[in-house]
Amino acid sequence: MSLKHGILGLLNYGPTTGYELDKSFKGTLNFFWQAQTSQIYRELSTMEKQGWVYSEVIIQSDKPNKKLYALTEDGKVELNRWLRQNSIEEDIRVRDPFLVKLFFSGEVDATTNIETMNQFKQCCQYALEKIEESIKQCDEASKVDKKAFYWGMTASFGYYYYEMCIRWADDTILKMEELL
Amino acid sequence: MSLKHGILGLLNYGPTTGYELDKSFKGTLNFFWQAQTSQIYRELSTMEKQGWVYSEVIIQSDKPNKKLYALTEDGKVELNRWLRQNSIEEDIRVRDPFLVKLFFSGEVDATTNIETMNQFKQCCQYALEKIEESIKQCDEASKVDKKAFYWGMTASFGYYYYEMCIRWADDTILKMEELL
DNA sequence: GTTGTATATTAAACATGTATTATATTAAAC
DNA sequence: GTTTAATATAATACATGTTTAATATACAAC
Repeated sequence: MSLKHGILGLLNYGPTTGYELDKSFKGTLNFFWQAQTSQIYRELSTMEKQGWVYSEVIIQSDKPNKKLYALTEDGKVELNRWLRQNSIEEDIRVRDPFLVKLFFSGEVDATTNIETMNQFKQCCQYALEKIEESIKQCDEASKVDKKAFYWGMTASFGYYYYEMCIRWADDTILKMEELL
Repeated sequence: MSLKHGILGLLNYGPTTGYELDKSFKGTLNFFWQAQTSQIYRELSTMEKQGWVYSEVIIQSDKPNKKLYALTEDGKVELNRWLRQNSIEEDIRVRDPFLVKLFFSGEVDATTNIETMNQFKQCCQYALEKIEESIKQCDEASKVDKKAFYWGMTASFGYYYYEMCIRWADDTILKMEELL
C-alpha cells in the first residue's frame, strides 16, 4: 500500500483533477489514511512520469485552469495487481501514537492519565456519531452502486473500532482509578 | 509522536546500546509502532547531535565494541514535555492499509474477497494468542514494577482490538456471502 | 575448515510524509 | 473598494520510513 494506490483507486471511478481528488480523499479514505494536499499533487506528477496516469489541461474562463487526470492502461494494470496481491501480513500492521504514549505513562501521575483517557473516550464518541451518518450514506449508495457495499464495510469497521475503544477506555479508567 | 520519543521512553529505563534498543523495541512497542534497525541507529545519532542523548564507547574483547547511550537532562525534559503534552486529536489517527484495499474491493470478485477476509481473521486469531501471553507477562511484571501497569493497558488494547476484528470479520463474511 | 548464528554499527539511496509558502482567478460579503 | 472564501496548482525544505548491503568479531555446530 502506498498513497499512489489510493489515488489509482479513486481515479478508477473516473477522471478528476488534483483539487477534486484531494477533496474526495479527505471525504472518504481519510478515516484510515491521511494525505496532505501537496502530497497528492506530487504523487500525481510522479505517477504521470511513471505512466500510470495522463493529464489534459482544461481551460476555464470563470475559474483558474485545471488539469484533468485519468488512468492509463498501465495504471489500471497496477491497480488490479495491487488489489489482487495477497499481502495481509503487511497490510494489518497497527501504528498508534496514542498507545506509544500510554506505554510510557508510568512517568505521569495517574490523575492526568485518567483525564487523558476521558478525552480519548470523548473523541471516540464523536467519531462514532460521524460514522453512523456515513454508514447510512453507504447503505443508500449501495442501492445504486454495488461498489458502495465495500465502502460500507470500511465504515462498519470504524463503528466496531470506536465502540471497542470506548469499552476499553471505560475498563482502563476503572483500573486506573484503583491506582489512586 | 515520532520515533525519537519512543527511543527516549525506552532509554529512560536505563542506558543501552542501539542493538539492545532495537531488540527491546521489537519486543514491546512493535505491536503499535514499527522501526527498522537502521532507523534506530540513525535516530540515535541525530538525537546525540540534538543533545537529547550522549554515548560512551565500551571496548569489548569477546564481542565487537559497542556504544552505550543514555539520556541527557535535555532528553529527560523532552520526554516529559512529550508525555504531558495534550495531543489526543493527532494521536488517535488510524492508518490502515488493509481498509484502503477493502474500500476498493468492488473491483475484485466476492469469492476472492471472502478468502481474504478469512485470512485476515486467521491473522487476528494468531495475534490474539500472542497477546494473551504478553498480558500474563505484564500482570507478573506489575507486581514488581508499577510502570508495567501501563504496558498491560496497551496489551489490553491489543486484546480488545483483535477480538473486535474477529467479530467484524465474521459479520463481514456473512454479508459478503449474501452477495454470491 | 566452513557454515550459521549472535553480536554490533554504519552508509547510501530512495520513497513517503509534513509544513509552509507562493501564485492566480473569481465571486460573494461587508 | 477591500476582505474573505472557493477554486486550482506548484515549489521548497526537511523529517521520517524503507531497502539493501557493507563491515567486523566470536562461538558453536557440522
